Amino acid sequence: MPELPEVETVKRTLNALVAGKEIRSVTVSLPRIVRRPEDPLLFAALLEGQTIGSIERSGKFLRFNLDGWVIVSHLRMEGRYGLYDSADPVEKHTHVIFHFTDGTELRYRDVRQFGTMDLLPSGEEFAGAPLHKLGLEPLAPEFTAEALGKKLAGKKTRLKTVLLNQEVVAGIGNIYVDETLFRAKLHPERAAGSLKPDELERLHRCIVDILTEAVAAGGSSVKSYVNGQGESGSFQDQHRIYGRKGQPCHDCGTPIERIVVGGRGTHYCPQCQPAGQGGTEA
DNA sequence: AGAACGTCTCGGCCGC
DNA sequence: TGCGGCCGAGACGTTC
Repeated sequence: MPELPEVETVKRTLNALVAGKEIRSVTVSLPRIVRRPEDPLLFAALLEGQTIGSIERSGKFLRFNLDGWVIVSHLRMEGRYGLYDSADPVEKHTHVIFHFTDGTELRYRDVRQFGTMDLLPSGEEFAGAPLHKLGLEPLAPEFTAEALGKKLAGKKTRLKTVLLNQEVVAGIGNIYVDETLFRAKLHPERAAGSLKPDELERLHRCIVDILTEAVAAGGSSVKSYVNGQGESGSFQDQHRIYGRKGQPCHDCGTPIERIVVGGRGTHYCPQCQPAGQGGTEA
């Protein structure tokens, strides 16, 4: 579920809810969620007495800054955080609970059990997995058309696949890549290195605009996403292409097509996003 | 029944 | 031959 706009929204809501709280204890009921340290009991022991400072985001990862440690958390498809009172009944699929000294607790739930947490020493969180290979932050000043162009240069891989690669741009997922390519009027199977300068400029601008608009709308709730306060986003109401197979294109009325690119369901308008001469050829 | 908003690994193919 | 680039399939639980 969560791509950059959703994770950014979770980050903001969690900062308002749990920053400054002290961890009394931690319960890990599904060890596979915790990747590092390997022993979930050690994970819990290291976190006892730690206070949550700020919560930040890198790509689709959340970073919980503690006193001497950082929890790097990835929600994958369906992970979600919520603040509860310790007396609240524990819902199904709750895998990790951070009990605070004030009687509240931050709970991590994840129906598909794909999410991960890595506990890393402060200051070393970017030195190794999972953050060290992340690509450009699309909402940071470093993200320019020129920087994006360097990442795409020479690549024969299809444009959509490259944009989903977190080592190229960090935070774009299947919804926003489709929306971005539709607005930029680029075919998802174009060779990534084949973009002309004006196309590259357009792509860059659409990535920034779509993500910015989606953050402003609190993200997209297609299936299960809610933020740290249990609220849905509303950007799904502004989707022009994702999930609209067979429906008329917003701009030209042509039925939207759905194909599979890199194993991912892909929506596009065959009229507005022509393959161009050579299609996937460079 | 098939697909799901995310990675990650494996094996195979292609071209230098 | 060897290696990197690239691709698709399959895997990871569960839900609808």
